[in-house]
Amino acid sequence: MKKDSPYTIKDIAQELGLSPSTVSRALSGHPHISQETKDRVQEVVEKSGYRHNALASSLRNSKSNMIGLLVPRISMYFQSTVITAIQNKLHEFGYNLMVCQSNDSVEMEKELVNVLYSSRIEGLIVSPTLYTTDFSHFDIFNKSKIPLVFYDRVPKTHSAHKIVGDDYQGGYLSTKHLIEQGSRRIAHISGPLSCSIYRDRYAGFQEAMHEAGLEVEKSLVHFHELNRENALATCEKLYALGEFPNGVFACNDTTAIAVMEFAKKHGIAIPADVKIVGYSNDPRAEIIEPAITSIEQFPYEMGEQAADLMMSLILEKVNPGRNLISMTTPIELVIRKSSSLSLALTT
Amino acid sequence: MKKDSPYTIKDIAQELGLSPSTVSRALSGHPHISQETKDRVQEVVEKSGYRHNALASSLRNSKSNMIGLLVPRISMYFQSTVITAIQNKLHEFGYNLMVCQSNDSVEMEKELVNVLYSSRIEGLIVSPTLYTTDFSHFDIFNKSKIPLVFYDRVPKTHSAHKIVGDDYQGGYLSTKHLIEQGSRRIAHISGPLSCSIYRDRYAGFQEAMHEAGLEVEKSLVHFHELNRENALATCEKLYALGEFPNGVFACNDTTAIAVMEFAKKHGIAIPADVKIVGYSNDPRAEIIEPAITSIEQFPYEMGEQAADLMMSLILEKVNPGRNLISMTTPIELVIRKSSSLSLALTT
DNA sequence: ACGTTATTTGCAAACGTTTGCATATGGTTT
DNA sequence: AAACCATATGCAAACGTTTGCAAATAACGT
Repeated sequence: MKKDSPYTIKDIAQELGLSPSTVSRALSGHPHISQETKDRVQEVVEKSGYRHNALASSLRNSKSNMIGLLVPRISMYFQSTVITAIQNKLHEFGYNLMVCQSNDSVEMEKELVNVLYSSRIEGLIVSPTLYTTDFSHFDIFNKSKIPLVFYDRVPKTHSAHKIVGDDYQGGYLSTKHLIEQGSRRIAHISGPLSCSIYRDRYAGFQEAMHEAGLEVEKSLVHFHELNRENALATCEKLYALGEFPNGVFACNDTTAIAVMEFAKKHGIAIPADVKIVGYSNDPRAEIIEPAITSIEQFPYEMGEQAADLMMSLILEKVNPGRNLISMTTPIELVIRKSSSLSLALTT
Repeated sequence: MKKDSPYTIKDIAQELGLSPSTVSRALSGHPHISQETKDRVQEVVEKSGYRHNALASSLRNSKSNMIGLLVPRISMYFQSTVITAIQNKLHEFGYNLMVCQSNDSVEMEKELVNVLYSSRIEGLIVSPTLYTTDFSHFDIFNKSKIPLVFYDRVPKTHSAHKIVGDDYQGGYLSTKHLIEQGSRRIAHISGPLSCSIYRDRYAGFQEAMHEAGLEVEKSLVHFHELNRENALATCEKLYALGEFPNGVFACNDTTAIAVMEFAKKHGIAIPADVKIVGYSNDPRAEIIEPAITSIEQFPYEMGEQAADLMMSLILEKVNPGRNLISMTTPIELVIRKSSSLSLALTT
């Protein structure tokens, strides 16, 4: 028969005249339990709707099989792809994922770190907010020897395990490409420099400029949150300079799209008058007309790597995180019409 | 001093010469504990790096503060937006989210249902796979009186709490719009009819056609997974009919985009020769040229509603789910150039 | 001075599972 | 017939927290 509320191992034991230990072992397939007993237990389990209590089990084993994930925003293309990969990979290892989002608020991030900390997650995977410069709220994880992996946006000074895209190279290649295509006055629209990825891309940008003997004009470089409104405002400023830049390296595709919108509205031809490169290879970059040259970051692979690293940190009792791992996943410049006159003409 | 491994309430108690009960109460702000004691406890907590054990707490209270979410794919635009909303809303109530994805595999879905079931989630929010027609694996939740909310794709026969978009209306309005714009031979490209949303959209499509006295040509109606490859293949079939339809109602924007790609390639003018409507109002719909008319589903609002419903089911001890709740969130037809000759000409 | 009440703390059991050790049974070996 | 092994099961403690109840102390009124 079926009890209404919680049906436990004890109940099963009682019903079968066994001890809870035997039932527990039967359920976990312990070799010392006779097949007959296992069958009987299984039968009762099925008809009673017994619900294994993972909480109790986790408590007893101090093993929650849960990984925490803390991201700025779930719904951004890059992030959601990474999450997809992480979830798939963790599932292979029998781990579950608890997902939190900071909405790019440092306050929220701090709060969630504590929530996750006390939730007994076995590891934490993080992409911090745009404004996280002080990473000390993550220290509790290091202190407690709980694996902590940063990805994408990562602490520069703070030592930790990191999975990053090659943002320096991304910035460098984008800019070099623009220069090769003939751009000279190149604008750079990027995110807050408090964030590692934007610092690196900026550095790559500068390097390519210097290498080509070009000057980085202060008035062409802008840092702010990369949404459409901000991007359009920046375009206004650039436009007000008298002459619009003939190249734009935008640090995400939303911004690149906004620049394109602005250019079209003002009769600036793309790529003839201005060449544009975005970042992240958002699905929109490919289908807009002209298609936008962008940097592919391989977010799925990045997510897989983060999950793999996390699992090896957890499973590897041998080398318990004595040496810090830092992986850089390569990027790829995907050249499209927005920056290439020859491509634009062939169609 | 700081112990290396788990520092518990008992340790704090011992260090202060108190009992664990007192420490526990001090931590939870119980009114019968003196301020002095609370301060002393707080001090030790901070310097010891004490980690509250939510597992033990949950076990004792049989309250995990965790909600499960089971979706086909995290990274689809619609889904990731819903998840964002759900996560934000649940956080307001102090609940956490455990996210799983079925990758549209029924097998995986069944497995994950069991995993979630034993994880002691207090409620489950689900958008099932495309192919889930038998919903009996969700019954354990009903049996155990654990709130279960379906959204978007929902069981038709199976009684349950549901949050759905108004797919019938979406299908009806899209089709009516195409007809109003002059389309007569209208193709319908949709997903598997095993899935509620596609059945409803198809019904709306048929209704609008009948209302206008138009015939639904079998050869113009196609059902399959809605990705680019399948859509292009369907386009080939339509093209092979001799005359391409002059209207296409596609059940997602990926498909609409593929149709557009095909039309462009074959010199079929949009919207002059063929008018196209998509579904979901994906960010790409707005920026492609010509922009695609689509159905806005308000995924964020949908997610909030799902979370709100879940919370009221959990908190409301009063009416413990005796009556089933079914909410339909309105949709909105967003008219753009892909279906409107007048709009296309003004630019 | 004594009963009454308010305040603060402690005891011990409970949540459901797991596991080392001990035990029981039957069968095999010398 | 004694000693031994293999197999199957049970006992009881433990994981860390919470909470009803009891108890200790202090404060108060009559």
